[in-house]
Amino acid sequence: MMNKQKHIPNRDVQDVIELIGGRWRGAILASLCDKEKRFNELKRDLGTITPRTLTKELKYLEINKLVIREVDAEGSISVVYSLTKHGMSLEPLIGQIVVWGQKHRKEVLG
Amino acid sequence: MMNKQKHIPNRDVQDVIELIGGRWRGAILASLCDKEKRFNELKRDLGTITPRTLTKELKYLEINKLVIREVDAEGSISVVYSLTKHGMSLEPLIGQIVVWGQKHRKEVLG
DNA sequence: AATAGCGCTATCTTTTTGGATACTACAATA
DNA sequence: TATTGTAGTATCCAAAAAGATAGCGCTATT
Repeated sequence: MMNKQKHIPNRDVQDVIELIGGRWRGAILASLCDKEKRFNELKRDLGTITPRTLTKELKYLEINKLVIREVDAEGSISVVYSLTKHGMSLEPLIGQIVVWGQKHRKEVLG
Repeated sequence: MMNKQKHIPNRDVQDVIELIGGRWRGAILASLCDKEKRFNELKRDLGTITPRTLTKELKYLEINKLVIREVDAEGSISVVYSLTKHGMSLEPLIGQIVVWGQKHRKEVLG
């Protein structure tokens, strides 16, 4: 055995948690796992988020290649947000977060 | 069908991410997945964390039942931090975070 | 023409987070 | 006895995150 190596590389944990962390990013991604959505649709979905924060977080996620912003300009203006391939690849992870939360929230989160 | 329910309960995502989020909590938990550790051992492991922050985060994790703080006072003073059952149950999740990070960091995190 | 909805932006303030730095009490070691 | 290590605390401060509130240009509806 003699395992002197670090079992888990903390750096990856830190980086990924920064990517999906904060108050809103995980929730936004989870909401987009469901289906692509428009700005105000997301806003309603997330409840108490302010438009300023939603804009900022969506931009962050776009820059980090997890979300796509598309303008469907056919007469009326409509913006659609959806997940990139990378974003979609987070779905099992987010699913597992949800499952863990459902199992443990009563005991851990009070 | 008429499924008006939210497919993924965002609230769980938000709560769990808060629990393991921030700059340090995930990394602390990951480090303790490896094995139980002492205060300064953790500090060295985490590199640039300040003692103030480490204390605070460990307290938070203790309050939220993910970490146990034990004092082994046998002549010399020694404090050991380890994971509770709930904390240990996060291991697969943290493992998946690491795996995702390793797969996607080059493309997403630059 | 007025109103409502969309997709934001702008400004200001509060809250949260976490770093810097110094210091402490105690014990073991040299 | 001086130094080193352990396990923290105490203060202060800067930066980041996020809320409150208002408003804007555009379109569709009534």
